Amino acid sequence: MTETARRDPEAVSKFVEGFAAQLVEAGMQRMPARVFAALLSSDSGSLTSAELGDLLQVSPAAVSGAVRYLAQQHMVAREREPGSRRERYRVHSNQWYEALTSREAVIKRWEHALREGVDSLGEATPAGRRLAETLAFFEFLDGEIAMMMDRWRAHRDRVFGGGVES
Amino acid sequence: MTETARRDPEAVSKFVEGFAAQLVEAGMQRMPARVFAALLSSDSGSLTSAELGDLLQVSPAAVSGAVRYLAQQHMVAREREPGSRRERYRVHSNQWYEALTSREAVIKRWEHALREGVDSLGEATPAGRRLAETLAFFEFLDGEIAMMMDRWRAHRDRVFGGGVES
DNA sequence: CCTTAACTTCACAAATTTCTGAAATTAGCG
DNA sequence: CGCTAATTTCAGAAATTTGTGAAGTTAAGG
Repeated sequence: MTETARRDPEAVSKFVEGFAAQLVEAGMQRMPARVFAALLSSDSGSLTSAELGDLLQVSPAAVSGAVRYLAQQHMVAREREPGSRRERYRVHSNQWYEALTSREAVIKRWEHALREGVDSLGEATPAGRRLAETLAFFEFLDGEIAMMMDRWRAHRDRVFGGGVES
Repeated sequence: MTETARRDPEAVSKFVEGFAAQLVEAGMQRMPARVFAALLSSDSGSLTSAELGDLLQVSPAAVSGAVRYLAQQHMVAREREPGSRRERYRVHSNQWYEALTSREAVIKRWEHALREGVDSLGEATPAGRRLAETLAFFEFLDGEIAMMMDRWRAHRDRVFGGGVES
């Protein structure tokens, strides 16, 4: 074939907005969600600030804020294009859902709050026991998630072949 | 001892607000988070609308909205107090984190959105492959979570003894 | 060094969300 | 059946969040 099917900008946009909407529903802020969806649906897996602004019809300021948030969450990486002051933002498709599932920081903070609750309400009280059980659940989760991700990587390599990049 | 340590309302409130804040940070709306934390920290595991309003210093309307949301998410159950038109809202400590982890509806919608993306961008494109991999990850998650929760229940029965209620 | 492209920060306007008071609805109980 | 306690719904006020334009900062390239 002389030409692979050209990307239909409208189809892409439809996916971007649809997927972003689901992320928003799950608690993510709108702009980070849109930026993230845009990156996910790009062929190279990375876009510049200008491209994002253009694609999503938003100001550079909005892109900047969204990217800062996503980078903090380890959902995108920033990389400097050598020989230019342009920056690219990239989803490492492996990495992002690892960030999503581990959420270490979140779980740790929950555990901390629960531990304080157990202490201040007393281990012997019904409420204290309930909190302790909840805490035990998150501690259990912590360990399980790590093992699960190991299994996922194995499964992934089997299905997608070890070699896929980005 | 003639008297178990009396609940210190201030300590309780401190836990409620602290834990609620963490839930908010993770994407939950403020009022449902506060109501939920209050229920978690109650000895009986259940409170009436009036008790909640009093405890959290909010209007009945606010309680009503929060409870509706929590019930939809299967994080609390409503139960009618027999012989009264008063309603109690309860956390089944087992059930709530099961609701939290399964999030079936959420995952299903993500999967749906991703499937559409794969279709419209094309399986053969780099972006399509990335979405397909992400989709595969969620499908994998689905199955893993069920098994993990089985292991949790076993672990829980071992540690907390099978008998704890509510 | 100076110029200038690229990104970030900041103050503010706009949009959205959240909570309230009040009216409407529901369902026990006499 | 009406009376009334309990909850829900709804319109709107208040607070918060979000995105913009413009000024500020950084660093590549001459």
